[in-house]
Amino acid sequence: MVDAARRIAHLDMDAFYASVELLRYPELRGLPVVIGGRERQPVKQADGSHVFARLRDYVGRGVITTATYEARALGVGSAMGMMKAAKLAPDAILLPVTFDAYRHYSRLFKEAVASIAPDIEDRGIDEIYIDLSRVEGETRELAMRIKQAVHAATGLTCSIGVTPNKLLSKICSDLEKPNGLTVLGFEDIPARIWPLGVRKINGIGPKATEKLASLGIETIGQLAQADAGLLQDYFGAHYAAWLARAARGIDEREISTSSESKSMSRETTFERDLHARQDRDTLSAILTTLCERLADDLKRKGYVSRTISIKLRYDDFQIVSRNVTLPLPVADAAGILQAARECLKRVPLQRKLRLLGVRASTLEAPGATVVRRLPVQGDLFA
DNA sequence: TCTGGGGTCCTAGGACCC
DNA sequence: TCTGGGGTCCTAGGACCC
Repeated sequence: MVDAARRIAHLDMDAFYASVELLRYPELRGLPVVIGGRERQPVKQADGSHVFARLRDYVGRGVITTATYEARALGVGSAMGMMKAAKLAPDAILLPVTFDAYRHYSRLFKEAVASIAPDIEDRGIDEIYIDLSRVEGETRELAMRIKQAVHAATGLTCSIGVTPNKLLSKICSDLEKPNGLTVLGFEDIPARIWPLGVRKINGIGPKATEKLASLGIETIGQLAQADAGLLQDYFGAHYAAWLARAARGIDEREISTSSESKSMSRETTFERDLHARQDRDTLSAILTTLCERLADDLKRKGYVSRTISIKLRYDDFQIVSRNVTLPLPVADAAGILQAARECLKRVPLQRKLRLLGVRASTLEAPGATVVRRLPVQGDLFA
Protein backbone atom coordinates (compact mmCIF):
# COMPACT_ATOMS: atom_id res chain seq x y z
CA MET A 1 0.00 0.00 0.00
CA VAL A 2 1.40 3.40 -0.98
CA ASP A 3 1.26 5.62 2.05
CA ALA A 4 2.11 9.20 1.18
CA ALA A 5 1.90 10.11 4.85
CA ARG A 6 4.90 8.05 5.85
CA ARG A 7 7.74 10.07 7.34
CA ILE A 8 10.96 8.09 7.33
CA ALA A 9 14.22 9.61 8.56
CA HIS A 10 17.75 8.45 7.87
CA LEU A 11 20.28 9.68 10.39
CA ASP A 12 23.97 9.46 9.66
CA MET A 13 26.64 10.57 12.12
CA ASP A 14 29.18 12.96 10.56
CA ALA A 15 32.64 11.38 10.08
CA PHE A 16 31.76 9.28 13.10
CA TYR A 17 35.02 7.58 14.11
CA ALA A 18 37.06 10.69 13.43
CA SER A 19 34.63 12.89 15.35
CA VAL A 20 34.76 10.58 18.39
CA GLU A 21 38.55 10.77 18.30
CA LEU A 22 38.35 14.58 18.22
CA LEU A 23 36.37 14.48 21.47
CA ARG A 24 39.36 12.76 23.04
CA TYR A 25 41.98 14.89 21.31
CA PRO A 26 40.39 18.33 20.87
CA GLU A 27 43.77 19.80 19.97
CA LEU A 28 43.41 18.02 16.58
CA ARG A 29 40.33 20.02 15.61
CA GLY A 30 40.77 21.69 12.22
CA LEU A 31 43.63 19.38 11.21
CA PRO A 32 43.58 16.58 8.65
CA VAL A 33 43.15 13.37 10.65
CA VAL A 34 42.66 9.83 9.41
CA ILE A 35 41.58 6.76 11.38
CA GLY A 36 42.78 3.31 10.46
CA GLY A 37 45.16 0.48 11.18
CA ARG A 38 46.10 -1.24 14.39
CA GLU A 39 49.03 0.89 15.46
CA ARG A 40 49.62 2.02 19.03
CA GLN A 41 47.72 4.84 20.74
CA PRO A 42 49.28 8.33 20.78
CA VAL A 43 51.97 8.72 23.43
CA LYS A 44 51.17 11.08 26.29
CA GLN A 45 53.95 13.46 27.32
CA ALA A 46 54.81 14.67 30.82
CA ASP A 47 53.16 18.04 30.05
CA GLY A 48 49.90 16.29 29.07
CA SER A 49 50.28 16.80 25.35
CA HIS A 50 50.33 13.89 22.92
CA VAL A 51 52.76 12.75 20.28
CA PHE A 52 50.76 11.76 17.23
CA ALA A 53 51.81 9.53 14.37
CA ARG A 54 51.79 10.97 10.86
CA LEU A 55 50.41 9.18 7.85
CA ARG A 56 53.84 9.33 6.19
CA ASP A 57 55.30 7.07 8.90
CA TYR A 58 52.81 4.27 8.28
CA VAL A 59 54.04 0.94 6.97
CA GLY A 60 51.57 -1.87 6.32
CA ARG A 61 48.48 -3.02 4.52
CA GLY A 62 45.83 -1.04 6.37
CA VAL A 63 43.14 1.13 4.81
CA ILE A 64 41.56 4.34 6.03
CA THR A 65 38.35 3.77 7.96
CA THR A 66 37.34 7.41 8.32
CA ALA A 67 38.91 10.78 7.61
CA THR A 68 38.05 14.25 8.94
CA TYR A 69 36.64 16.70 6.41
CA GLU A 70 39.99 18.51 6.41
CA ALA A 71 41.70 15.26 5.38
CA ARG A 72 39.05 14.54 2.74
CA ALA A 73 39.85 17.93 1.21
CA LEU A 74 43.34 16.54 0.53
CA GLY A 75 41.87 13.68 -1.50
CA VAL A 76 42.01 10.87 1.05
CA GLY A 77 38.96 8.95 2.25
CA SER A 78 37.40 5.72 3.42
CA ALA A 79 38.72 2.43 2.04
CA MET A 80 41.84 4.02 0.55
CA GLY A 81 45.07 2.18 1.26
CA MET A 82 47.06 4.09 3.84
CA MET A 83 50.32 3.79 1.91
CA LYS A 84 48.59 5.47 -1.01
CA ALA A 85 46.94 8.06 1.22
CA ALA A 86 50.33 8.90 2.70
CA LYS A 87 51.47 10.14 -0.70
CA LEU A 88 48.51 12.54 -0.89
CA ALA A 89 48.54 13.71 2.72
CA PRO A 90 51.86 12.81 4.37
CA ASP A 91 51.37 15.25 7.25
CA ALA A 92 47.88 14.06 8.19
CA ILE A 93 47.59 12.76 11.76
CA LEU A 94 47.06 8.99 11.96
CA LEU A 95 45.05 7.48 14.79
CA PRO A 96 44.29 3.78 15.38
CA VAL A 97 40.73 2.50 15.50
CA THR A 98 39.24 2.34 19.03
CA PHE A 99 36.03 0.38 18.62
CA ASP A 100 35.02 0.41 22.26
CA ALA A 101 34.79 4.20 22.18
CA TYR A 102 32.69 4.16 18.98
CA ARG A 103 30.34 1.55 20.41
CA HIS A 104 29.90 3.71 23.50
CA TYR A 105 28.98 6.82 21.51
CA SER A 106 26.83 4.72 19.20
CA ARG A 107 24.75 3.59 22.15
CA LEU A 108 24.50 7.18 23.43
CA PHE A 109 23.21 8.66 20.18
CA LYS A 110 20.74 5.82 19.58
CA GLU A 111 19.34 6.19 23.11
CA ALA A 112 18.97 9.93 22.56
CA VAL A 113 17.00 9.34 19.37
CA ALA A 114 14.88 6.62 20.97
CA SER A 115 13.81 9.04 23.71
CA ILE A 116 12.07 11.07 20.99
CA ALA A 117 11.17 8.46 18.37
CA PRO A 118 11.28 4.78 19.40
CA ASP A 119 10.79 3.10 16.01
CA ILE A 120 14.42 2.69 14.98
CA GLU A 121 16.16 0.39 12.52
CA ASP A 122 19.81 -0.20 13.29
CA ARG A 123 22.02 0.09 10.22
CA GLY A 124 25.38 -0.27 11.87
CA ILE A 125 27.44 1.68 14.33
CA ASP A 126 26.87 5.16 12.91
CA GLU A 127 23.50 5.22 11.13
CA ILE A 128 19.84 4.43 11.70
CA TYR A 129 16.46 4.74 10.06
CA ILE A 130 13.68 6.28 12.17
CA ASP A 131 9.96 6.01 11.51
CA LEU A 132 8.50 9.40 12.41
CA SER A 133 5.04 8.66 11.01
CA ARG A 134 3.41 8.32 14.40
CA VAL A 135 5.48 10.90 16.24
CA GLU A 136 3.84 14.25 17.00
CA GLY A 137 5.33 17.38 15.54
CA GLU A 138 6.15 19.21 12.36
CA THR A 139 8.79 17.32 10.37
CA ARG A 140 11.58 19.85 10.29
CA GLU A 141 11.11 20.80 13.95
CA LEU A 142 11.13 17.15 14.94
CA ALA A 143 14.31 16.47 13.01
CA MET A 144 15.97 19.50 14.62
CA ARG A 145 14.97 18.21 18.04
CA ILE A 146 16.57 14.86 17.23
CA LYS A 147 19.77 16.54 16.06
CA GLN A 148 19.91 18.60 19.24
CA ALA A 149 19.30 15.54 21.41
CA VAL A 150 22.11 13.67 19.66
CA HIS A 151 24.45 16.61 20.14
CA ALA A 152 23.51 17.03 23.79
CA ALA A 153 24.13 13.33 24.48
CA THR A 154 27.39 13.00 22.56
CA GLY A 155 28.83 16.36 21.55
CA LEU A 156 28.64 15.10 17.96
CA THR A 157 26.77 16.29 14.89
CA CYS A 158 24.74 14.21 12.48
CA SER A 159 22.94 14.65 9.19
CA ILE A 160 19.32 13.72 8.64
CA GLY A 161 17.16 13.16 5.59
CA VAL A 162 13.37 12.92 5.98
CA THR A 163 11.20 11.70 3.08
CA PRO A 164 8.36 9.21 2.50
CA ASN A 165 10.75 6.23 2.32
CA LYS A 166 14.11 4.72 3.26
CA LEU A 167 15.61 4.93 -0.21
CA LEU A 168 15.05 8.67 -0.57
CA SER A 169 15.96 9.45 3.04
CA LYS A 170 19.27 7.65 2.67
CA ILE A 171 20.09 9.79 -0.35
CA CYS A 172 18.95 12.97 1.42
CA SER A 173 20.94 12.53 4.62
CA ASP A 174 24.04 12.85 2.43
CA LEU A 175 22.97 15.96 0.52
CA GLU A 176 23.91 18.62 3.06
CA LYS A 177 26.58 16.87 5.11
CA PRO A 178 27.96 17.68 7.63
CA ASN A 179 25.36 18.79 10.18
CA GLY A 180 22.71 18.69 7.45
CA LEU A 181 18.95 18.41 7.35
CA THR A 182 17.09 17.69 4.12
CA VAL A 183 13.35 17.20 3.99
CA LEU A 184 11.61 16.38 0.72
CA GLY A 185 8.54 14.80 -0.81
CA PHE A 186 7.78 12.91 -4.00
CA GLU A 187 7.11 16.20 -5.82
CA ASP A 188 10.76 17.22 -5.27
CA ILE A 189 12.23 14.16 -6.99
CA PRO A 190 12.74 15.66 -10.47
CA ALA A 191 14.51 18.75 -9.15
CA ARG A 192 16.49 17.27 -6.24
CA ILE A 193 17.08 13.59 -7.00
CA TRP A 194 17.20 13.18 -10.76
CA PRO A 195 20.31 15.36 -11.29
CA LEU A 196 22.33 13.08 -8.96
CA GLY A 197 24.60 10.27 -10.14
CA VAL A 198 23.16 6.73 -10.03
CA ARG A 199 25.83 5.75 -7.49
CA LYS A 200 23.93 7.77 -4.86
CA ILE A 201 21.27 5.06 -4.77
CA ASN A 202 21.89 2.59 -1.97
CA GLY A 203 22.19 -0.71 -3.83
CA ILE A 204 23.89 0.60 -6.96
CA GLY A 205 27.58 -0.11 -6.46
CA PRO A 206 30.69 0.21 -8.59
CA LYS A 207 29.80 -2.64 -10.97
CA ALA A 208 26.28 -1.48 -11.76
CA THR A 209 27.45 2.13 -12.06
CA GLU A 210 30.02 1.15 -14.66
CA LYS A 211 27.54 -0.95 -16.59
CA LEU A 212 25.01 1.87 -16.60
CA ALA A 213 27.68 4.33 -17.76
CA SER A 214 28.41 2.03 -20.71
CA LEU A 215 24.73 2.48 -21.65
CA GLY A 216 25.05 6.26 -21.42
CA ILE A 217 23.17 6.36 -18.11
CA GLU A 218 24.91 8.56 -15.56
CA THR A 219 22.18 10.29 -13.56
CA ILE A 220 19.18 8.98 -11.66
CA GLY A 221 16.97 10.99 -14.02
CA GLN A 222 18.46 9.21 -17.03
CA LEU A 223 17.88 5.91 -15.27
CA ALA A 224 14.24 6.84 -14.67
CA GLN A 225 13.84 7.53 -18.41
CA ALA A 226 15.75 4.43 -19.53
CA ASP A 227 14.10 1.83 -21.74
CA ALA A 228 12.78 -1.05 -19.63
CA GLY A 229 13.76 -3.63 -22.24
CA LEU A 230 17.32 -2.34 -22.37
CA LEU A 231 17.71 -2.51 -18.59
CA GLN A 232 16.26 -6.00 -18.53
CA ASP A 233 18.74 -7.22 -21.18
CA TYR A 234 21.70 -5.92 -19.18
CA PHE A 235 20.64 -6.56 -15.59
CA GLY A 236 18.03 -9.31 -15.60
CA ALA A 237 14.34 -8.91 -14.86
CA HIS A 238 14.56 -8.63 -11.10
CA TYR A 239 17.33 -6.05 -10.75
CA ALA A 240 16.08 -4.09 -13.79
CA ALA A 241 12.66 -3.72 -12.21
CA TRP A 242 14.23 -2.59 -8.96
CA LEU A 243 16.45 -0.06 -10.76
CA ALA A 244 13.43 1.48 -12.51
CA ARG A 245 11.48 1.79 -9.27
CA ALA A 246 14.45 3.15 -7.33
CA ALA A 247 15.08 5.83 -9.96
CA ARG A 248 11.47 6.98 -9.55
CA GLY A 249 11.89 7.12 -5.78
CA ILE A 250 9.59 4.17 -5.12
CA ASP A 251 10.41 2.10 -2.03
CA GLU A 252 7.86 0.57 0.29
CA ARG A 253 10.15 -1.26 2.71
CA GLU A 254 9.13 -0.95 6.34
CA ILE A 255 11.46 -0.03 9.19
CA SER A 256 12.81 -3.27 10.66
CA THR A 257 13.19 -2.82 14.40
CA SER A 258 14.62 -6.20 15.38
CA SER A 259 17.14 -8.46 13.76
CA GLU A 260 18.76 -11.77 14.56
CA SER A 261 22.33 -12.35 13.36
CA LYS A 262 22.60 -14.55 10.27
CA SER A 263 26.33 -15.15 10.47
CA MET A 264 29.44 -14.21 12.39
CA SER A 265 32.98 -14.20 11.09
CA ARG A 266 36.61 -13.41 11.80
CA GLU A 267 39.25 -12.79 9.18
CA THR A 268 42.72 -11.33 8.97
CA THR A 269 45.05 -10.02 6.30
CA PHE A 270 48.64 -11.10 6.90
CA GLU A 271 51.52 -8.65 7.15
CA ARG A 272 53.12 -10.53 4.26
CA ASP A 273 51.77 -13.17 1.90
CA LEU A 274 52.08 -16.69 3.27
CA HIS A 275 52.55 -20.03 1.56
CA ALA A 276 50.60 -23.10 2.60
CA ARG A 277 53.72 -25.24 2.89
CA GLN A 278 56.59 -22.89 3.78
CA ASP A 279 54.47 -21.02 6.34
CA ARG A 280 52.42 -23.97 7.49
CA ASP A 281 52.91 -23.40 11.22
CA THR A 282 52.18 -19.68 11.01
CA LEU A 283 49.00 -20.33 9.06
CA SER A 284 47.93 -23.04 11.44
CA ALA A 285 48.40 -20.73 14.41
CA ILE A 286 46.41 -17.97 12.68
CA LEU A 287 43.58 -20.38 11.87
CA THR A 288 43.45 -21.53 15.47
CA THR A 289 43.31 -17.94 16.73
CA LEU A 290 40.51 -17.06 14.32
CA CYS A 291 38.49 -20.09 15.46
CA GLU A 292 39.03 -19.14 19.11
CA ARG A 293 37.86 -15.58 18.48
CA LEU A 294 34.84 -16.80 16.55
CA ALA A 295 33.97 -19.22 19.36
CA ASP A 296 34.20 -16.31 21.83
CA ASP A 297 31.88 -14.23 19.66
CA LEU A 298 29.34 -17.05 19.37
CA LYS A 299 29.41 -17.70 23.09
CA ARG A 300 29.03 -14.00 23.94
CA LYS A 301 26.00 -13.66 21.65
CA GLY A 302 24.57 -17.02 22.67
CA TYR A 303 24.61 -18.76 19.31
CA VAL A 304 25.58 -22.16 17.99
CA SER A 305 26.33 -22.73 14.31
CA ARG A 306 25.68 -25.57 11.93
CA THR A 307 27.63 -24.23 8.91
CA ILE A 308 31.33 -23.39 9.10
CA SER A 309 33.09 -21.67 6.18
CA ILE A 310 36.61 -20.66 5.41
CA LYS A 311 37.61 -17.80 3.14
CA LEU A 312 40.96 -17.39 1.44
CA ARG A 313 42.33 -14.47 -0.49
CA TYR A 314 45.26 -15.30 -2.75
CA ASP A 315 48.09 -12.90 -3.50
CA ASP A 316 46.32 -11.99 -6.76
CA PHE A 317 43.25 -10.96 -4.71
CA GLN A 318 41.11 -13.80 -5.96
CA ILE A 319 38.77 -15.03 -3.22
CA VAL A 320 37.62 -18.60 -2.67
CA SER A 321 35.45 -20.08 0.03
CA ARG A 322 34.46 -23.56 1.16
CA ASN A 323 31.84 -24.51 3.70
CA VAL A 324 30.48 -27.52 5.45
CA THR A 325 27.14 -28.05 7.11
CA LEU A 326 27.34 -30.27 10.16
CA PRO A 327 24.72 -32.72 11.45
CA LEU A 328 24.92 -31.05 14.86
CA PRO A 329 25.75 -27.41 15.61
CA VAL A 330 29.08 -26.34 17.12
CA ALA A 331 30.11 -23.33 19.16
CA ASP A 332 33.49 -24.32 20.64
CA ALA A 333 36.86 -23.47 19.12
CA ALA A 334 37.87 -27.12 18.67
CA GLY A 335 34.69 -28.00 16.81
CA ILE A 336 34.98 -24.96 14.56
CA LEU A 337 38.64 -25.69 13.90
CA GLN A 338 37.92 -29.28 12.92
CA ALA A 339 35.28 -28.17 10.42
CA ALA A 340 37.54 -25.43 9.08
CA ARG A 341 40.33 -27.94 8.48
CA GLU A 342 37.92 -30.14 6.51
CA CYS A 343 37.10 -27.14 4.31
CA LEU A 344 40.76 -26.31 3.88
CA LYS A 345 41.43 -29.73 2.38
CA ARG A 346 39.15 -28.90 -0.55
CA VAL A 347 40.84 -25.69 -1.62
CA PRO A 348 43.81 -25.22 -3.99
CA LEU A 349 46.91 -24.08 -2.10
CA GLN A 350 49.45 -23.42 -4.82
CA ARG A 351 49.35 -19.62 -4.73
CA LYS A 352 50.46 -17.59 -1.75
CA LEU A 353 47.72 -16.37 0.56
CA ARG A 354 47.11 -12.86 1.86
CA LEU A 355 43.98 -13.42 3.94
CA LEU A 356 42.33 -16.18 5.92
CA GLY A 357 38.86 -16.08 7.43
CA VAL A 358 36.40 -18.31 9.28
CA ARG A 359 32.64 -17.85 9.30
CA ALA A 360 29.81 -19.42 11.26
CA SER A 361 26.33 -19.37 9.71
CA THR A 362 23.02 -21.21 10.02
CA LEU A 363 22.97 -19.84 13.55
CA GLU A 364 20.67 -21.10 16.26
CA ALA A 365 20.18 -20.07 19.85
CA PRO A 366 21.32 -23.15 21.78
CA GLY A 367 18.37 -22.99 24.15
CA ALA A 368 15.85 -23.14 21.32
CA THR A 369 14.34 -26.55 20.87
CA VAL A 370 15.14 -27.60 17.34
CA VAL A 371 13.64 -30.85 16.13
CA ARG A 372 16.34 -32.36 13.98
CA ARG A 373 16.36 -35.79 12.48
CA LEU A 374 19.91 -37.07 12.39
CA PRO A 375 21.11 -38.78 9.24
CA VAL A 376 21.54 -42.52 9.61
CA GLN A 377 25.18 -43.32 10.29
CA GLY A 378 26.28 -46.18 8.04
CA ASP A 379 24.14 -49.18 7.20
CA LEU A 380 21.96 -50.25 10.10
CA PHE A 381 22.00 -53.86 8.92
CA ALA A 382 25.70 -54.17 8.22
C1' DT B 1 55.09 -2.62 -0.37
C1' DC B 2 47.99 -0.10 -3.68
C1' DT B 3 43.54 -2.47 -1.96
C1' DG B 4 40.64 -4.04 6.10
C1' DG B 5 37.06 -6.44 8.55
C1' DG B 6 32.33 -7.59 9.52
C1' DG B 7 28.13 -8.16 7.55
C1' DT B 8 23.50 -9.11 4.16
C1' DC B 9 21.27 -10.67 0.15
C1' DC B 10 20.98 -12.88 -4.38
C1' DT B 11 21.89 -16.39 -7.99
C1' DA B 12 22.51 -20.78 -9.89
C1' DG B 13 23.29 -25.56 -10.08
C1' DG B 14 22.97 -30.15 -8.02
C1' DA B 15 21.07 -33.58 -4.74
C1' DC B 16 17.18 -35.39 -3.04
C1' DC B 17 12.25 -35.94 -1.91
C1' DC B 18 7.28 -36.35 -2.93
C1' DT C 1 12.83 -45.88 -23.30
C1' DC C 2 11.86 -41.54 -21.66
C1' DT C 3 11.41 -38.16 -18.59
C1' DG C 4 6.50 -34.02 -15.04
C1' DG C 5 6.83 -30.39 -11.58
C1' DG C 6 7.23 -28.59 -7.08
C1' DG C 7 9.83 -28.11 -2.88
C1' DT C 8 14.00 -27.81 0.34
C1' DC C 9 18.77 -28.01 1.44
C1' DC C 10 23.49 -27.35 0.33
C1' DT C 11 27.53 -25.16 -1.93
C1' DA C 12 30.23 -21.39 -4.23
C1' DG C 13 30.60 -17.04 -5.85
C1' DG C 14 29.52 -12.16 -6.35
C1' DA C 15 27.56 -7.46 -5.50
C1' DC C 16 26.93 -4.37 -2.17
C1' DC C 17 26.94 -1.89 2.41
C1' DC C 18 29.06 0.26 6.70
